[in-house]
Amino acid sequence: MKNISTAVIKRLPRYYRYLGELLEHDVSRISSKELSEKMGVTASQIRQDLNNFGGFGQQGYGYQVEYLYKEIGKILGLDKTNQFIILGAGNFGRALAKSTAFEQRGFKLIGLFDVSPEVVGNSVRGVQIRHINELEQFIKENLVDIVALVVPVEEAPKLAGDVVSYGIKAIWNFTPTDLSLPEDVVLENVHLEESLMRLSYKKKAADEAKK
Amino acid sequence: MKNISTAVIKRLPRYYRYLGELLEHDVSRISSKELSEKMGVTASQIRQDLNNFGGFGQQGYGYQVEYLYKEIGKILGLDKTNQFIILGAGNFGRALAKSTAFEQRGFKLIGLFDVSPEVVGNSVRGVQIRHINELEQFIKENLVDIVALVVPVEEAPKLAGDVVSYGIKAIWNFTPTDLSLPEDVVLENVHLEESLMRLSYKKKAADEAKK
DNA sequence: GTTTATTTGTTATTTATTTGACAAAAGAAG
DNA sequence: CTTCTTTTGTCAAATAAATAACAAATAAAC
Repeated sequence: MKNISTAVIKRLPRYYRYLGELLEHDVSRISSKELSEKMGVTASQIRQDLNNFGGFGQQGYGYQVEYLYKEIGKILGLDKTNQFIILGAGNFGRALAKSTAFEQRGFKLIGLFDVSPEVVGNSVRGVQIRHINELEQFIKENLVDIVALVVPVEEAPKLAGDVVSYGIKAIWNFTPTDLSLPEDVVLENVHLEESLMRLSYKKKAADEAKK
Repeated sequence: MKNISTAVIKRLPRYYRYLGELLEHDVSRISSKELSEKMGVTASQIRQDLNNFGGFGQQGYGYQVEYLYKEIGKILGLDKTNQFIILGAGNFGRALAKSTAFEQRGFKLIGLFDVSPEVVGNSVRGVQIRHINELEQFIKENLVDIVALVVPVEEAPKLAGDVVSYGIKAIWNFTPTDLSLPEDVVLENVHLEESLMRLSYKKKAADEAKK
């Protein structure tokens, strides 16, 4: 497959979201022009992005919303259930576990791990919190597609290395560090501190522009 | 001020993080070359990024870590306390509230709002959860720099509009929607579903490349 | 059934970003 | 004190990304 630029990949989930919303409003067809106006991007960009993956539209007609939605879902790997586990049942880990938003997209939480005796043994939405020393066996006995890493940052590099050695190929990293992983392991970072700093920067820049 | 590209802004917090770590390890000077190797970017990019904001280094010597750290902090607006409130004391809202990571960067939580009688009245780290109908008064009586929006997505557009009408100029949006705001209001989105979908995409692409 | 209006897929152009190159400045070595 | 090395700041070149343009295909209008 042709190499897809990260710029395109970043936009795909957004297209998916907008198409989902259109579907909910029973819109069955849409042109790149209409969609571009809703999304605040150029029609050209939409067409070019989609054409990285194939021609989903029809000249003179536009795109069938349901078809395109499903196709982008396939591209994103949402046509199958992705099973994931969460390492770290602290505040954030439990909040992630309690969220149903991911389940709706086909991401199924099948395990939750921690070291604290205060939380081990409890359950979140029917998923038991296990002690982290059961992690290796669990991964070997269950199909775990994705590991969400929501532990204290000091623990992150070692744990990431561990799960990779158990065969994990995808890590969703919530810890404020850059993990170095083998190149066949994919990584997606959620760096909230950095996000908040960017907001702070934008606010400062806007305040200064006003003067 | 010269217009800074978003590409540069995205990288600034990461420089800040690395410089902070160097400081903790008592490294007092560093060259762009050394830093580039640690961070996995080019030295040229580091120098060019920094020079958007001024010449912080010295030829033949490099950069003083502490000085550069503080200067980037100023650029990011971290040299003053940013007061923020959280709208939505659900699982995620409370997890955010309980985190001390933001406080360490000078972001101070001063309020927490919800509608549910089950949580209103409780406190998180000494911050009382107030009913959302007290929001307007609170914002008018307190200096609120940033609003974190962690409510159900249906409530988000109206609430965002409300806080903007109360004078808020910066929104940290955790809801899976694109808020449309006046152009003097800055916005930073944390779209976890999209992040997870990108991870799913990368995993699928990696799986397919292997075959 | 023919004409006109739409709208895609794709190529060309423009703009933005990243990388490379190098003179000038400073430090280190002798 | 002079020479050699390091390293910045900045300009030039290369690469990547976004936008515009347009032929070909289809739908809609008449």
